[in-house]
Formats: sequence, C-alpha cells, structure tokens
Amino acid sequence: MPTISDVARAAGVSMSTVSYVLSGRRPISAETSARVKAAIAELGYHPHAGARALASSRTNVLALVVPLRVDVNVPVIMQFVTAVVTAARTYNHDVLLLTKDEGTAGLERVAGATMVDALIVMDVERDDVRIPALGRLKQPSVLIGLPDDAAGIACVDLDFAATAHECLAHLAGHGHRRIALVGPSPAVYERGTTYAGRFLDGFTAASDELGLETVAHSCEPGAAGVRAALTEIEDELPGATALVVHNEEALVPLFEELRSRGRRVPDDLSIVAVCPRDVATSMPVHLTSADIPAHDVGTLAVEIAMDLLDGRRTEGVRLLPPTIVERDSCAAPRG
Amino acid sequence: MPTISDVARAAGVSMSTVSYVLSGRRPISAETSARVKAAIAELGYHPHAGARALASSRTNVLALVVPLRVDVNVPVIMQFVTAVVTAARTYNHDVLLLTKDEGTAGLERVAGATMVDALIVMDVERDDVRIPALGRLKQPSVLIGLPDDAAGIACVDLDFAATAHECLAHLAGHGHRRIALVGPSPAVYERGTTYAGRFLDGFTAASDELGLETVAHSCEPGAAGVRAALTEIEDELPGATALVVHNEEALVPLFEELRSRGRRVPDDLSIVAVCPRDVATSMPVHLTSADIPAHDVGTLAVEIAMDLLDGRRTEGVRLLPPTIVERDSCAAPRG
DNA sequence: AGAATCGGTCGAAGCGCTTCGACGATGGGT
DNA sequence: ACCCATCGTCGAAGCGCTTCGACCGATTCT
Repeated sequence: MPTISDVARAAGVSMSTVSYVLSGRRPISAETSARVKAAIAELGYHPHAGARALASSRTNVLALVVPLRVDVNVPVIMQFVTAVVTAARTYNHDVLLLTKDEGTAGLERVAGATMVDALIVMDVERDDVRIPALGRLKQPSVLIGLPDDAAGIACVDLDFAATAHECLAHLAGHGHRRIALVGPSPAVYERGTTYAGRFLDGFTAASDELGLETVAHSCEPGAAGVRAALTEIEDELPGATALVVHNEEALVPLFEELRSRGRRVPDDLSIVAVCPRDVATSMPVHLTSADIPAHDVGTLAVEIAMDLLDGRRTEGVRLLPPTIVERDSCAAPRG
Repeated sequence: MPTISDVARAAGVSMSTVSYVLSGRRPISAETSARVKAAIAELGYHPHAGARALASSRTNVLALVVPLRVDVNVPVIMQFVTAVVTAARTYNHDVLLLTKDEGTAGLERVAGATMVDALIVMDVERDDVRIPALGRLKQPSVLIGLPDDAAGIACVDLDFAATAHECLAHLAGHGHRRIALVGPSPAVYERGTTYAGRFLDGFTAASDELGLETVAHSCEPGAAGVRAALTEIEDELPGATALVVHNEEALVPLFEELRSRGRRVPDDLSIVAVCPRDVATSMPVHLTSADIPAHDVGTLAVEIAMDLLDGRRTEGVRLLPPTIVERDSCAAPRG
C-alpha cells in the first residue's frame, strides 16, 4: 500500500502538497496538481482512512441505526437504508450500520470511538431513551420519526396527520361521507412510535373539518383480527362506503374477508391504503394509496446531517407532505 | 474526549500499560488493571478508532455489500444483514454497508482506504466481475452465494440442490409420483445468480434418483405468468398431484389461480415451497416449506471472515443443509 | 520604489494509539 | 549462591495523514 509520501516522492513534491491537491484547501498550480494526480493513479494510492480520521477528526462515515424487528415493514426499512447509503455516497460518506437493539450503548460506542461524523436514527419512539444519549454526543444526529420531545435534535418524517387528511379528502372527493379507518394493531399504538397516533389525530381532525361520519379502529394482525375489526366497523358505522387502511399487514386478509362477505372493491367499498407502492400494486385490486416516501425521507435525513456537519441549518422538525397515487380501489359510493 | 494518556495519568501508569490492559497482550497485575479500568470508567474513555486502526492496522469493521435491487427478496436480504451485523458484534466488529451498485470501485475504495478488515459480499453472480477484484485486495472476503469460479474465495450458501432433493423426497414420502416445479422467472435464471440453476439441477437429479415423473417450469411474474405456467404444467404432466414452488412472488397469485380452478390445497394438490418462514405462514394454507436459512448463512459468513482474519481455516465452499418444515400444504395424493 | 498582497509550496508538529525492546524485581533450578 | 526465565511495567518509535506557519517570487497598490 503506497502512502502519501510515496506519492509525494513520485510526483517530486512534498507530502503537504499532495494533501492539498486532494483536499483542495489551498491553491495548487495546474501542473503540480496534474503530476500529483498522475502519481496517485499510477501508484493506486488510497488515503488511509484511519490516519485521515486521526489527523482531521473527520471520518466520512455516518452511523445508521435500524430496527431489526422483523415485521411487515421490512421492505420500507430497506428503502430507508438504501436511500441513506446512496445519499451518503453522494456526499462522499459511507454508512456504518447499527441495530437498535444495541440501544444507547451502541451510539455511545461508535460516537465515543469517533467512528462516525453523525448519526441517523430510525424508528424513534415517543419517549425514546436514546434521545438524551444522542444529545450528549459530540456528533450531530438526525431522527427519522417524531418523538414527543426531540430535545432540539433534527427530525424527518412523513406528515402522517396530513396524510390522513389527504386520504379522507380523496374519498370525500369521490362522494363518500361514511368512512372507517382500519388502523394498525393496538400493539403499534402502544409501542411508542408516534406515527399511528399522528395519523389517527389527523384522521379525526380531517373528519370534523370535512364534515364526515367516521369511525376508527385498530386491527389485530391476522385474518381473525381483520374480521373482528370489520364487524365492529359495520356495527358502529353501518353503511360505511369506504375504508382508509393504515395497516399493511391487514391488506391481504382484508381482501380475503371482503371477498367472503361478497363486497367488491371498489364497487361496494372504496379503499385508500397507506403503504409502499409495490404493496399497493400487488393486491388483487391495485390500491389507491398514500406512499411512504422512504426514499425522500432517507435522502433528506442525510442532507440534514451534512448541513449540520457544515454548521449550516438549525435543527428542527421536517414533515414531508404526502402524495396520494390514484389507482383502482376508489369509486363513487353506490346509489 | 479523554485520551489514553489522560487515563494513564489518572491511573498513575504509562500509556502502554493502559493499552495492554485493554488488549490483554501482556500480563498486567490485577491491581494495576483494576486501577486502569476504574480510570477508564470514570473518564468515560473510548479508544479513538482511527488512531487504533492507524497503529494496529486493524479496523474492527467488516464491509457488507448488499444488492439494492428492490425485488421480492427484500425481507430475506434484511435477514442476512441483521444476522451479519449481530454476528459481527459478537466478534467486536462493526459493519460498513455498501451497495452492489458501487461495483468493483466500492470494494476497492473501502479496502484501499483500510476502512475494513474483511468483506462479505451478497448476491454473487455466476461470473461476477467483483471476484477478481476481491482477489486483489489485501483483505480477505467471503461470498454469500456460489459463483462458477470462486477463485479460492470462501463461499457460503444454502445447498439448493439438496434442498430440491428434500422437497421431492418429502412429497414422495407422502406418496406423490407426479410432481411439477414452479421455478423462478426466466429472468432469474438468466440474471446470473446460480441458485436457481442449482435448485433445478438438484430437482432433476432427485427426480431420477427417486424414480418420479416430473416437469420443471419457470414462471413469469404476475397472475398471468402463474396461469400460463400452471396450464403448461397440466399439459405436460397431466394429473400432477404436487407442486414444488421455488418462487416466492408466485405464491399469492398461485393460490388465487388454484382457487379459481377449484383445486384445493392440500386435498387436490400438495405444495412444498422454498421461502422464508413468515411467507410460508402468511398464505391462506400454511405451507410446508424449505426455509432460506438467512440467519445461519449470515452468521457463518462472519465466522469464516473472523477465521480468515486470524489466519485460521482455509477457504472453500460451505453449503448449508436444508430444513423442511412441515405445515399444512402436503397430504397424500387422492384416490 | 517600497510595502502590502497573493499564489504556490515546503517543513514539521501532532492527532491517539500499538508495540517493541528494555529493565528491575522475583523466583526456580542446579 | 548464581544464572536465567518470567512477570509487570515503562519509554519511545512510528503508523499515515492534515494543517499551521513560514517562505519565496510575482503582482498590485500607493
């Protein structure tokens, strides 16, 4: 492995000149620069990351903390991850992957050891213990999700309240007045990630605003859960003509159940789902859906991290606007 | 951030003693060791990763190259990833995540910069251009998958040929003699990952060995593809009583199609699938399936990497034996 | 014309750690 | 009683890089 001094010798300059060619922090003449670059290419020189980190206290690595809970959102998580990695690369950074189960200790470890310049944390909970820990680190961090109190840490997420509003507005636009929400399982509401609650709040608010008759129900996983939810909904809001489904997992059993009840989508019942595009299009009827913009959120998280590193931009909460994609699951209510 | 010399001063010893306490490379008396550890805890000292890497040429970081192709196997990929990260942590290593689309350049970058001690590469293709590049690196690597020529690089994968054999043997055990394979889409066979071909070879060989009548078909994605495959199968092997499905994506439309043809599982048709456990149990009938042991493969990959780093174990190919989990999709053929 | 400025380069210090050789103090073997 | 090994510790070199101050020659300003 050639070192910077090999390059310097080969190019007939000093080490510092090579360094400045590489970093651009001082002007270097075109010829010198060319000679140095040629030497670099010829020797196949790569600066040693550790040495560089030691001397500059910059690692060009971002930590990304992912939940490893293997539930239905795995593809969405993967979308976040690839978005973050890809975006990081455009800023010449790499990504160190941590799992949530390492908890606070993991954050302290990589930050304390100066392995990373900044941290991006997914799956942040309402009252996440990691937030105070993050605040103590010398590296900046950005949260994907929205805790109750971000304590001044930057956050990015989809605007779930606005998403609920858009879903209802879309259905109202088709003429629906009686609409039910099939929400996540009670476990999700309890678990602490706030998106379910924010969606529900938005749903309720939009319902009032639009003058709709609505009911909201959580939905236990599995066919039985769906059946129960549907039954209760018919009980509490008889004649509902549309469903907002904020529960990816429920989608398949929901279609099964609707089929067996003889209700056709969208003829008898319209549906708007909140789920990734590919899930929406993998259903028997392609669903009109609000996308989870995992890619945008991940990319934005990296951009904020970079801004923070450069001392730009003050922290704060960024809620991305929803996008509803119209497909085949909405129609005007019957009669 | 306290440094090792702060710790040394606080404990009243030299820097090297602190270092030896941490690494255990030289004997240190119990009292000294205790004093040093106390100082470390009190100061909240973390060794600087870059400095350590520079001095020791060990980074304690593994590179993991993942495909970012967002197709149906995303959950499986995620299982690999979490297995690798978790296993790496037990060896006190972290994981740097690279995407396949960076290709050879990404490998050379992180290896050249000495950011990692070893590399684990997923989704290796038949004639993967990254293999020669990997061979040129000074770091060892391990492949997940099985190329035509591993060029001496260690490989880990499920034994797909044996898996096919087990699937057939299981069905034969139930009394089936006429069995069809619903394979991956032609694109998968062409793409270059070898598992599809290995499964097919194993299927054919086992068919002969067990004296079965079989037919194998690729299956285009989507409902239409499934319908076509099923029709051709009925044509070429009329009266087939069982299916081996090596195509996760086809499963949902397959059930739809069987329902509409009035064929019940397992009463009229038995099925063995090759897919993750959760996919198998998310079908209308819980499928008897051969698991993709992503967790084991990922863990083993890390173990091999560690062995390689310690100069232990010679490279080679490790094919993990399959496990068939019996559920509700197999019965004796009718009549 | 002399001072101030700027572009381009060099030398050296120092980032925080590991590791090698050295050294005194013990203790066992003979 | 003497030599050698071993244990426990220290000092210093050096890993490969960045960056600061200095320097020199060429402009530019006044």
